[in-house]
Amino acid sequence: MEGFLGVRKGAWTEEEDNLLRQCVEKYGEGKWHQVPLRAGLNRCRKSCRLRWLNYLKPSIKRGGFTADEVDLIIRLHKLLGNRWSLIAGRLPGRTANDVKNNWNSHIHKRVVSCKEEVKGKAKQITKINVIRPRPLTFKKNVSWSINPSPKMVNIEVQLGHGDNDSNHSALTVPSNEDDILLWKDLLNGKESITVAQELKGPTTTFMAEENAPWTKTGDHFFDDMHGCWGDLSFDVDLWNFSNQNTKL
DNA sequence: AACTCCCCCAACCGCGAACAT
DNA sequence: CATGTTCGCGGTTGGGGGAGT
Repeated sequence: MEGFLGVRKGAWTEEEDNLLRQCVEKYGEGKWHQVPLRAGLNRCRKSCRLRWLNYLKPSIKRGGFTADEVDLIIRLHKLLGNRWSLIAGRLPGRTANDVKNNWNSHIHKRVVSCKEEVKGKAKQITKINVIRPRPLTFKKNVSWSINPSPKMVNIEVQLGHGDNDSNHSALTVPSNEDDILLWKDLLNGKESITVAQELKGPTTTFMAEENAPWTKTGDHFFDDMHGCWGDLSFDVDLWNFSNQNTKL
């Protein structure tokens, strides 16, 4: 089977597999546009990449999915939707294509029939609310106000996108139910939330209580002289946040 | 045995994101 | 910033082969 300009398509031969395997072993993974030439293959770069990632890569696990793997796929799909590469990333040795094929031909039918069993004759499948992990940081310039009694500081926290600096630490997953809801609001698109923190001493250091929805992040401090926070920034560990607090 | 149907999975395609110039 | 190139992902297709008749 030959395509435009004689580029081969369709099933791979053993000889082609060997050429591709030798090429990747010699030059490493990546730079796929160079692979057809380097390997001496009459295939397009996409075909080479796919063949390696889905079939030839030594770490790929062969054989049927175990019950544990199926269970994990169902849970992850509920959380992530059709984001096969993310799901496969949590299943060592399984490719996105494997997971997708398995879902479409086996698991999906099982899940649907289970739902129908549970819901009796209800045929409507509820829309999956997907929490999409994406890099988020909190803006440094938070607004704040101080209550004299009780001595509390209210801090407004805002989401930013991608303006990372190196002084972050991961956000501790909250255990308090109200805190979870509050932070979920933020992650679900709310522009800002307000949280309260007790003031500690004259030169206030912003400290986290145990199980608070954040951790102290390095050198941030309340600057009395300038009346502002020195450095206040957080990362949200979205994966663990979702994983631990989303009911599956 | 011959034929049809259907399932499974490897591979392709199109598109958006990321990167390079 | 604009444009071109490459990468990576998800949806879809099609052929091989097993099951059923």
